[in-house]
Amino acid sequence: MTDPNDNFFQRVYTIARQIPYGKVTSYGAIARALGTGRSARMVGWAMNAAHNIEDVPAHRVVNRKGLLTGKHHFDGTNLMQQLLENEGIRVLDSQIQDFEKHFWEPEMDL
DNA sequence: AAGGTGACCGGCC
DNA sequence: TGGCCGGCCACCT
Repeated sequence: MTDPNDNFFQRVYTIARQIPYGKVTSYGAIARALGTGRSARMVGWAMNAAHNIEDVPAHRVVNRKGLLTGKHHFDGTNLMQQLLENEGIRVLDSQIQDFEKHFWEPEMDL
């Protein structure tokens, strides 16, 4: 039965929810934490479904370049950027400044 | 059941 | 960092 809570999505959400305030991570990092490292695309796809879930701060998840690639899927175009700046993260034109400094690696705490 | 898609990543120039 | 190409895996029609 096609449960809306598929383990794969839940897995991604669990990691995303663990992202601390003022921190960001990349899809690949989450994918690796899941053990699927090579399918980072699935992480992004899972985030697409995360749109329905408020517990998932998708705005803290960006690509490995620190570019807000997914901001297009947000309500507004600059909403994602605003959220990050609101957390103290410097964002310039959808590009996170000092990305490495704000980068947070998801730990498989499960 | 098969094909196409995608909020990516890594390698190479 | 920037552009191009291939790989990768789950979801949708």
